[in-house]
Amino acid sequence: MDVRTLCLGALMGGEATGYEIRKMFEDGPFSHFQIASLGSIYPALTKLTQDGLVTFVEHEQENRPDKKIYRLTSDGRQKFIRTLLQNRPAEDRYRSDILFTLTFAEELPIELTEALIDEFAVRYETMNNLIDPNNPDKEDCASGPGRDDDGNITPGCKFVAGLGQAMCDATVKFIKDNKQDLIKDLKTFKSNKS
Amino acid sequence: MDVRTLCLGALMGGEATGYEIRKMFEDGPFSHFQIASLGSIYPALTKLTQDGLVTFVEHEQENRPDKKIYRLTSDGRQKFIRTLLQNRPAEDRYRSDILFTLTFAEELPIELTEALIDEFAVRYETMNNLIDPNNPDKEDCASGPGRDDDGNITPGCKFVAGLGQAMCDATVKFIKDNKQDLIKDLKTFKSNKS
DNA sequence: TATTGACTATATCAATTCGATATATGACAA
DNA sequence: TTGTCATATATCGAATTGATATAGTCAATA
Repeated sequence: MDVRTLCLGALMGGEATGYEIRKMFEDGPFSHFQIASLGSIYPALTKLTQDGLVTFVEHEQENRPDKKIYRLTSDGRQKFIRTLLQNRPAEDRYRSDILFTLTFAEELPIELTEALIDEFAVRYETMNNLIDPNNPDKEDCASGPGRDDDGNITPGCKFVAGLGQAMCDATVKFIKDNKQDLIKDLKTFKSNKS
Repeated sequence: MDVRTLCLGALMGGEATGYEIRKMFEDGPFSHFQIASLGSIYPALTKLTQDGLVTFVEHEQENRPDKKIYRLTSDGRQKFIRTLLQNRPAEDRYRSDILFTLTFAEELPIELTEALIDEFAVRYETMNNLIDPNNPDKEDCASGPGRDDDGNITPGCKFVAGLGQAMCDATVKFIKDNKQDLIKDLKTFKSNKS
């Protein structure tokens, strides 16, 4: 799914600036399963404007750079829905430097392996908290994508968040249950080799 | 982690051609948490050769294109280990078009939502089977990365595979447990809106 | 028997995307 | 005062993807 489509999706929840769209992918509701950087968002918005799928209003601000507030056109809305309906979704892809590194655990000092695993667990615990749409840390999520007009979480969003949390829980649990075994295996493996 | 480093990692298990390295990331032991395409692997191998981190032997084959069999130099091996030790691993990133689409479930026909969820579950069940390093479907994995000289799975690889399977299990289980609730929620949500 | 498709193998290239940087300002803390 | 964080847009080089070209073998199938 290209950044143009992602931007259309981001604007389904209402108007936003390019900067705010980035935040949706950085910290916001999409951040756990989609990525888009500013360097691709701004060109995408320009292209979408040219194609008539979004429009923007320029807000001049005192002593601040101008703000372009983007909004879907009805064409844009239609196009987005049609894209979802027509294109078979691509395979999920998961990229983890930590897991790649752990693959070579027998080449690393055991302390580093342990540190990596602990780091991994911490990250997934943190993520679990961040995913929760009801997390009190996120005040600014009362509107925007994944919420209906009354500020309620949409069923789809709730399901996706729950799934993300289940994945995080499973990860953390696996680490808790298997870390010591791995350390032990590594020690015997290393002593066998030498 | 850039493709050059990934290639070094791929060659830690022994010699391989560019094509075989791609297979490690496509179907092989790294495929579930790292991605690299041919278009990036070949230039990476060229660069690594220039830098003296890998060497290759050209095997002429009868009635077949030449085969360049790459192998780590001791510099390359050192460089790889040092890279793992020095660089703090980047954040994991997970990209899922299906989950993104499901975020907009209330805009889609319920049949499509159901189909997407089922598709999702099937993909993760399949992945679970593919991850298993002892899967009898993979005959050609007796050597290569993640195996020691006797063909045994290394502890790191075993841990990573187990973690992957735990994630898959959790995903499939969550879907089984929550699919009907989502459908029900969607129906009430839609009837409330109209 | 002919042809289609799949597999092995290298290589290149346009299009996309990332990550860093530039610009400008306000706020807040060290 | 200096730094750094947040808002906000924009651009650009570098990395990467995904598609395509080339070229041969092999198996299946129409």
